[in-house]
Amino acid sequence: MSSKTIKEAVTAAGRMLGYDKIRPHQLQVIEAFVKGQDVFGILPTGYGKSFCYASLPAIFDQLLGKPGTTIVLVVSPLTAIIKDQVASYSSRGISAGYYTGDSDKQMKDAVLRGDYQLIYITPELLIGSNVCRKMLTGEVYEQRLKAFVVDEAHTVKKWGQTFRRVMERLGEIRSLLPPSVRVMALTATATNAVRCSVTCTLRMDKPVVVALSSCKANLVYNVGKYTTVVETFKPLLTRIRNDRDKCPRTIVYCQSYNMCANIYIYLSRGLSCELTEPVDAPNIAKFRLVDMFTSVTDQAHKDTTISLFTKPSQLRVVIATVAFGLGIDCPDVREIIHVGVPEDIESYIQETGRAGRDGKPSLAILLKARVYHACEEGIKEYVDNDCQCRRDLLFKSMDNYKHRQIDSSRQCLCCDVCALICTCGCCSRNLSSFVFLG
DNA sequence: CGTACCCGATGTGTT
Repeated sequence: MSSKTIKEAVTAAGRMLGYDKIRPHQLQVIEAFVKGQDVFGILPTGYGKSFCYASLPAIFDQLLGKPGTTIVLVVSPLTAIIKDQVASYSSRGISAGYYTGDSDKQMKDAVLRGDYQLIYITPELLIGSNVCRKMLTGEVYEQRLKAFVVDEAHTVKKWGQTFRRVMERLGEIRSLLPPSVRVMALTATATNAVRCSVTCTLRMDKPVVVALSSCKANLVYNVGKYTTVVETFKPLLTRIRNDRDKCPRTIVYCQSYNMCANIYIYLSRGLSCELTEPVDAPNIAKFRLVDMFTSVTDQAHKDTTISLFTKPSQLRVVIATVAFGLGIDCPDVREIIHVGVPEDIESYIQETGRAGRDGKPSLAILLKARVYHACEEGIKEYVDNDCQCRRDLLFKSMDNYKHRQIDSSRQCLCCDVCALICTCGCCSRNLSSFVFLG
């Protein structure tokens, strides 16, 4: 199969899905995969990762000359993401469905019959359901399944080794499928070590690695101290009071429910009837300037909060645990504040990467708290460091990172350590627009 | 510390 024909098929699939330009790394992933290799893709959020697999039904259909036959199976760890993707691709004319605890019998039967070409499934059902195993070894899938995709592949290690052990068993699927069905693993953030671990767990065979660094030049990294709720968050309270729904969008990540609640209570009591915009509006999510998001937040409120924060709305500040994580894609988050040290470098990169999606200067500040939770050595080194570039420390173990070469007159826009040698003469002016540095 | 899924038990409200 020539590269030219593959490229044509990719372009045609792109047109079908509403992408006019295929990006070089998307093409690399797809091309290697279609040529019969396993592929590990590390592409930053917003790059168009999902096109790498959503295009496959159309591409294989074309190359094999059998329209409407190719089936692509995608394992994804979150049902919320699955539903979003299925809705999004269905609306663009792709035959997409899901097999999860939420799918009704009708949809499950359709999946089993092979009615959909793009199928999302949870790890639990893929591994645990006998019906599902029979489906994979049955005649329909034996002939038509062309791709096995694992999305958010870093969770295979992160979660598989702790609270979602079945994710560590996803490699079993390989033995049920013909060897010609290749595996594609995709994520936005993985260290070399995590990539190797996941490669092994999924029984991938010498995968082609396509990696783009998720390092963003518009993020300024900073480390500070957390003292008390009042002392730390008074500037934010003042800013919300003054700027109201023009206050920069901010996520405050906490390491516990209690810390979330304390900060939320401080801000909501401090604002009182000004918590809502307009002032004195009913105290419900859609009017709030500040809200809170943890795993015990009920599902309807979670959905509302994500939707408000993802679109233009009054909501400026979300106080959250890591539950406010995968699937949050908001263009204009200006500041990510961590109260306490996150679990590891990759989590920190992923969480801070939610700021500055629009390319505008944004701040990631980590406030060291007195209590250290269980966290990896690398992130401890990061917070205790006071002489190396923070960006270098974060990204040195990731694929494709090159030190950010910027002239010494703009170092204050890299991190607080680099700022020490900055000669721009206007550091404080550059940085004072940020609430937590102002 | 806190991250999710699934499924069956129990309860609530509608035809």
